[in-house]
Amino acid sequence: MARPREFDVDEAVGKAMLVFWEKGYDGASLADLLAAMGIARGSLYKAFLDKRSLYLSALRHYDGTVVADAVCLLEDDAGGDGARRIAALLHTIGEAVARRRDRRGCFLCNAAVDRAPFDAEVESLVTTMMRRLDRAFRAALDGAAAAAAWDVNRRDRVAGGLTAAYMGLRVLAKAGRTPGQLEETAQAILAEAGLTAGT
Amino acid sequence: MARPREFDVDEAVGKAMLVFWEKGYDGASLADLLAAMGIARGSLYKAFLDKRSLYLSALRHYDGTVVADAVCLLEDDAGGDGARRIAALLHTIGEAVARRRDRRGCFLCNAAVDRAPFDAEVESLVTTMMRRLDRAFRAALDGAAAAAAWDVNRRDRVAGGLTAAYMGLRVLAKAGRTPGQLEETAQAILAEAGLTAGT
DNA sequence: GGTATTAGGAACCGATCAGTCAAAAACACC
DNA sequence: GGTGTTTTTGACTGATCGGTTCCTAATACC
Repeated sequence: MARPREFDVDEAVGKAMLVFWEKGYDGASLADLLAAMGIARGSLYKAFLDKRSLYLSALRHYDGTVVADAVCLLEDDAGGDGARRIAALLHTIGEAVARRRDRRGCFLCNAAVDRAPFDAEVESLVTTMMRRLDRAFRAALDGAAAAAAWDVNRRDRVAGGLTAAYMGLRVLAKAGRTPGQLEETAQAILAEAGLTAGT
Repeated sequence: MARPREFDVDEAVGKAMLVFWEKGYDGASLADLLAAMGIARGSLYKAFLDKRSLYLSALRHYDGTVVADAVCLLEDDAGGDGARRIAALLHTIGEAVARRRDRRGCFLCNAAVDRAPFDAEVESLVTTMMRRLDRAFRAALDGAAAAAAWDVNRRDRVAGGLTAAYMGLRVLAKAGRTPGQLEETAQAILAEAGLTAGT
């Protein structure tokens, strides 16, 4: 009984996510977003409340795709020993820079730095997503031979340290560290955590 | 032979730094900056080229004050054992959040995330400052009893890992982690690096 | 005190920003 | 095919953006 929407909302959110990811919240203008999404101004405001609302959708989309993949990589036994899985995730950071000159870093990390302090809803989302990462690291440790003898507390603490190190590596990547340097630092982090055996 | 400047340039840069630090590059409008610096629009453009140039000056000012203090804290033997000095620096992160609800994080880290990818000069500055931090961590390790037996390579690698962990902690702080959680993670990082003896 | 030179300040600039609106278009239902 | 409902579209809005201009004020030198 009405005209149907001509674009797929989820697909459009995915396109918008790429723009926010690359340019940040302020850096992404409506013109940029609309061009990437392939829709007109009015359509965006029909489907979403405003720019901020679209950003939140984009962040949730990142959670459901990229973060979900990372969590899957860490938790899936098929990836080998837990330490190997953690090494694989850290390796992807330098890999992204090396392969495609990808300097976007991690959208979650970017959001934490440039939006979370000013937007409670972004902060809440970011916190949730980081907790998910924490738990995934913990799961990987549970599947790591090198951590078999560790008690629960130590595993939790190391998982927290790995989340911090992961974010730190993302920052270094944006700061211009070369893939080689990033890989070296990733190895150092694994060694510090006592996880070199599984690599 | 001409009218003297009525404000102190360095002092004004310091005020501008605080604004950029808190709001980011895009978030800091000329109106914000001028209000904080207590000067008029024309005076700013007489003393600096443009907003970007002022930002670079602010970043260099951060290097000369805050980063210099951190480096001093890490390198100065008077701070006790090297591991203790590193613990002290990591402790300041949660402390800043606890004491003054300071959510600005680290200006260097913010610059790396939101400007470095788009501005080669910012990237270069950020890289230099992070190297300085690397070397300071290395110096602290040289003065740490727990690291006395480590060879040079291991010290360098651990120093790099600590820089990454430091940046990661700053990100977690902006993401809304409580001071207690930050302190816990800081302890975990020190433990992972094998530096708990000096704490 | 006259003059050259620079700082200060406010009005002003075009560009761009996020967001609105009304008319045209495309469908479902009858 | 007419009617009602929703989407699409692009022109439009007021605000704000960074940056410029031009006039006045204040100093140093002669």
